[in-house]
Amino acid sequence: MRKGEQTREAILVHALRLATKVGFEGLTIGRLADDLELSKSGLFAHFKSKENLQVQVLEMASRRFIDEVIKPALGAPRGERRVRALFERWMQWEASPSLPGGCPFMAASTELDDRPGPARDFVVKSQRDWLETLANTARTAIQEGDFDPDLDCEQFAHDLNGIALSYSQASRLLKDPKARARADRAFEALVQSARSTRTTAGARRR
Amino acid sequence: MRKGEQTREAILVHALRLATKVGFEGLTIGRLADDLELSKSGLFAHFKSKENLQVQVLEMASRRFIDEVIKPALGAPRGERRVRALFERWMQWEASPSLPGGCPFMAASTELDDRPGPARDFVVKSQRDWLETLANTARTAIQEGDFDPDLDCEQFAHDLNGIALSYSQASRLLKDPKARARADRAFEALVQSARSTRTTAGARRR
DNA sequence: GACGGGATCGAACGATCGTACTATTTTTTG
DNA sequence: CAAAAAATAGTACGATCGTTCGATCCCGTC
Repeated sequence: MRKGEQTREAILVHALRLATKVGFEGLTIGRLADDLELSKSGLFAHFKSKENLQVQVLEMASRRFIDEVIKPALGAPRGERRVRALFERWMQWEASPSLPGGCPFMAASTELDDRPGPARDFVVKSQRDWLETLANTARTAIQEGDFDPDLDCEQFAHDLNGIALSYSQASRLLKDPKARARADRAFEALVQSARSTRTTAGARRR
Repeated sequence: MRKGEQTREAILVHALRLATKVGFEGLTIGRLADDLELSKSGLFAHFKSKENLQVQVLEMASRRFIDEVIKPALGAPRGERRVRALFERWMQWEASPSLPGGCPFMAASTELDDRPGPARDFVVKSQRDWLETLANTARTAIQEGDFDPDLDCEQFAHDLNGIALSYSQASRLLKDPKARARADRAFEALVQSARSTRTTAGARRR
């Protein structure tokens, strides 16, 4: 019983790597079996279907994201510093060597947005949770007096997400060496305007 | 000879629609032939390969983007108003009924970023051109006195791209009814800070 | 109205897909 | 160590993939 869990884990690790490069539809049982030197049917037995495999890969990605991004950032003190910690970890996650094709959720977002099913459902839930985490962290920054009480925290989360998406495209697709610097600059501008909504963009107010 | 062009065009129109929903790898000759009531081989004969089909679909998308977004925006007066026109047309493009799955370039960006080949090359070139167009438009806004001369126009283009990417994810994946409002608000904040770099985020300076 | 060339079709190819079955091996348990 | 259970392998299935090839159709030109 324990051996099964072990190889299942190994399969998922490799499948996640592969999915970041070839997408979730491009994930193929035969390819996985070849890479891991298992038989197609032996591998398949661990998951009742390909859809199930996709979901389990996404679940592993989610666990890893929580472990590598969210939990460590909670070690930072409440307020703006925690927002910064989240952003920093997020950027590192995008460039993680164990995710050679970039963030699996960004890939899944565009790949699955028109394909209903449990995989899509999980991605939607994960993304909602993440945006909520970002917004909540901004809220604590308000409580700590770092951010303006009039800040729209959901908007802040939305804008931050845009920075990460643009960074991902610039670095992955365009191979722009300035991508990270661009992301940092956009982040600083966003934080700056969150500090005092009043004096900068009136439109960013709640 | 003219009949061929005609059906080839019809194939590409439908293929583009389909690609926005199922992706560019999901584009399948058989599926296309079924939908258009053609034989697989008859359809295939118009393109020497699937890769060629993908590239031609992307080329059609590019032509349409120029016709529906860039050219009309050039009708607006130089300066901030032209930037606004570009943004407005861009938002409409994302929601165009002829692109039921959203902007094909955003889908292709994440789908092809790890798959070398002419399709990826074309997407890279298109994206670079588009960012350059955005930056150049911001530059004319400086010349017109609408934007701060210290504005980093490439950064402006990068940030604007992030707004559109975040909008796309919010509306397509999350079905967030506030997606457009969020995009508008982010856009207004960005334009506001572009007007006077000095008084808002020092980090946004060149 | 025959002709020639481009457009379309039908059939077939090898490969690979996800999945289902039945064996066989390996591991865990009593 | 034997029995039970779990993990893996083997083989095969129908479907579909991209692609090839030769035949047929359609249509504008002499």
